[in-house]
Amino acid sequence: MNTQPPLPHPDADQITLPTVLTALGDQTRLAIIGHLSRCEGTGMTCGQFTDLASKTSITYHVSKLREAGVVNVTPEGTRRRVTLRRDDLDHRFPGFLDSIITSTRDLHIDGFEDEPNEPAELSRRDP
Amino acid sequence: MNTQPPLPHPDADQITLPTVLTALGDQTRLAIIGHLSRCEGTGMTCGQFTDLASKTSITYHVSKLREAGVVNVTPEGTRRRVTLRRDDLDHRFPGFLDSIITSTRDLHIDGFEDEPNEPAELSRRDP
DNA sequence: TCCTTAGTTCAATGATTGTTGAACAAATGA
DNA sequence: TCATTTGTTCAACAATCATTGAACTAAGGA
Repeated sequence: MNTQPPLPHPDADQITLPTVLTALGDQTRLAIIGHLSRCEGTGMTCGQFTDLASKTSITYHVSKLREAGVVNVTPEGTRRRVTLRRDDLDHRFPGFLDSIITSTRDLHIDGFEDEPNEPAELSRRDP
Repeated sequence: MNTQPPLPHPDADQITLPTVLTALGDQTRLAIIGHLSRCEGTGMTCGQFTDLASKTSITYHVSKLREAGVVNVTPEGTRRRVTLRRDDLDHRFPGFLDSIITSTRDLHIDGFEDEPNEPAELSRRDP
């Protein structure tokens, strides 16, 4: 039903380069971006990052990314859907995000990576 | 006569994205890069950055940039010539440096530039 | 209704930052 | 030789960072 209060996000024109760079200058957060870049349509939930750090830490890092304007976070039931702010970032800093993603891929800074390809599916509450 | 011991720099292949991003995630260091981008041929000396911060601070920030592999620093007499490691960065992270420089320019994050513009809202101790 | 899932809040903690000032060193120039 | 220029080192400090564990809330499913 999505009747949840939205979380605060900076407007596109309030996103600043130093803040974005600071947000990305961290292993864990860069890994989150790497994950997200493979699910640009759907996004991911916080729970899908718990291989990178503890639940509490993920909350912290995702907030940092949200406050910097790098990701969008929207409540969905008990979950938070996290997506890259691709358009805003491309508009503000042309070429930047792609160069980051490409480099992150090449260097596989990522958490795991070619992990038999979890098909981006959410919920997995198997029997 | 340049018989000075060189300062330690990482090899091109030792430059990592998180480190570079951390190095650039700072107002002062981003401003240094902005300055340097306008003198890519010659480079600049530390003394030319003292409008951005104190001498001691500049030493600190330039070291950060050097250790991250963003700039090259070579002693010349009593001075240090600082240059962007353009080729190494372009090779490692294609498009990255240019996107940073372009964005830094557009947003004039820079130190001074078109003077008449007080840096946003810093102190206003008028007479 | 009760239980589970998904995530947040909070206080505590140790580590890392960025700044300062005083003292220093090394090359240059008079 | 002596002073100046240019930059470094060091200890100290406040501020911010990233992590932890315990307690918590809110939504959904049985």
